[in-house]
Amino acid sequence: MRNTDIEKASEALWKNALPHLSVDCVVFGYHQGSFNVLLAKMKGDNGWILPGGYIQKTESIDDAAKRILFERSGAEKVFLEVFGVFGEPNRSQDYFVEYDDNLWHKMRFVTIGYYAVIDQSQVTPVPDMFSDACEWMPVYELPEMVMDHKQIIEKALEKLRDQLYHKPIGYNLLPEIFTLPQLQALYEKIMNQKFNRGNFYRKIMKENILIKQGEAKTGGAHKAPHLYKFDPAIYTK
Amino acid sequence: MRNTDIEKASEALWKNALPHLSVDCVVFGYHQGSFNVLLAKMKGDNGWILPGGYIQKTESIDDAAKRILFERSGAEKVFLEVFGVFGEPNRSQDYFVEYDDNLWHKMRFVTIGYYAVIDQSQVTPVPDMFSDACEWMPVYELPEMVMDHKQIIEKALEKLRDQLYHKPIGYNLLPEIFTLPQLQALYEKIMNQKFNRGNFYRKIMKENILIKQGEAKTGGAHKAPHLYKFDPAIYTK
DNA sequence: TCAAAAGTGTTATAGTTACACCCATGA
DNA sequence: TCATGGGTGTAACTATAACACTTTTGA
Repeated sequence: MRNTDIEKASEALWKNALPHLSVDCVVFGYHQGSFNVLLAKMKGDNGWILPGGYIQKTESIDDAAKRILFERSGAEKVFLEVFGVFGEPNRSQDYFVEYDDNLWHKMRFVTIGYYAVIDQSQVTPVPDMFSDACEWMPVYELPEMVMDHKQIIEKALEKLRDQLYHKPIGYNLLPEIFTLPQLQALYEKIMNQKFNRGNFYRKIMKENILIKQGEAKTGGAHKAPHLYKFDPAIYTK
Repeated sequence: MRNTDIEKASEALWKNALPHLSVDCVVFGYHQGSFNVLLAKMKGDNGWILPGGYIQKTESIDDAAKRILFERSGAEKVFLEVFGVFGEPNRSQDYFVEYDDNLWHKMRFVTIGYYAVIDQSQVTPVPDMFSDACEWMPVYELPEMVMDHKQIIEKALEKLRDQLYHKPIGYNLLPEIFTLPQLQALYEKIMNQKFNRGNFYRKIMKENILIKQGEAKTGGAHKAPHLYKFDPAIYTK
């Protein structure tokens, strides 16, 4: 990255954003049985970082999180919720050491953690000007993370698990139409444990959030599983 | 309040504190069967406000919350935990309208909510330079609150209830030595519902967090209740 | 003797877990 | 015919709620 890039960005940020505050998004994704989190890689650094950004002076924090998520993934209307604040004074002190002291990025930041869930097949991660990569990485095999971003992900995962049966998590992580075995596999990945099939069936059915869509006509070697989608009424709750 | 007071404070804050960030404490207290929250009354305003403050540039947010709580109540070593962030851009726009635009207090603030629990008899609330009162008010009969502080209290109460059986809440709200009926009364106040005595007894005993201290020698008209204190081991968990 | 407190017993109900069984179906 | 999926039965266990009974004790 050329210094002028980041210095130009710095000027704009001083003008338009709230200093000392950042938003980091822990974006969970699911694709072909793999449970992932969206990470970026900073130019000139070995560690991975959460996709994040800053809050415009006139923008609500929720809107900032939405915007940041959209900029990095193109995803809109996804489940997005705040789960924590991380504000140790030294949490980012190792960063941007080689830059001038009045560089925006060098100041102390308190970051607000949002977590989101996304059907990976619907989005294309895009690196921003400071990253040379933006990729899905497996939640249970995280690469080296910078600063306190690993702890932030762990806190987000805790919250995700807390909310799994109370918020429409599956709706955003799966394609619109899915099968019960797919749904169970997703829940097992998130909770990192196996469930009994019969009990899972009853538990989900009792919640009354699925609508049957007929049977799959896959060329599989066995019985085609039923197809379901989520009842649109769950969004309103 | 003389304008010069607040303007002088403003200057110091610009020098030493993180702009745009504040900490508000929802301090729950309990005394003689009454479940309360600590509130301050701003000079020249009718509404009540949560005790709050700002984060020093070199201070962690947790430390700022501790300091603010100590300044307003003298209380130390109490249970204190973050429970939310409140950052709507217009949440404080009605305040300090009559002041100059570069007054510290007039900028947009994102506030970090901490909740604390305190044995009221151990502390003396003290108004700060901007308040002409700092008092315990009953949680279920709150006075008129400014800005979004009523919602902040409600969120804190939710969190308190969530944590009641998982964190040493009672330890901080009751005197060191207490009786089981006192403990039950406290839990009933917090949850705003009655519990069956026998079931409550078994539930608490199963948790194994109380140590018996012998019997009370009160001059009461009936059997003296047993005395308990919390097992010091609960702090380490 | 009465009211408060402590401790225990019991029953009904609800939810969870772990199995097991049977049926359907598509190559 | 066999592997996968759908649907249900059931027994063991746990947790909770509601109520009742007994005993202790201090004035």
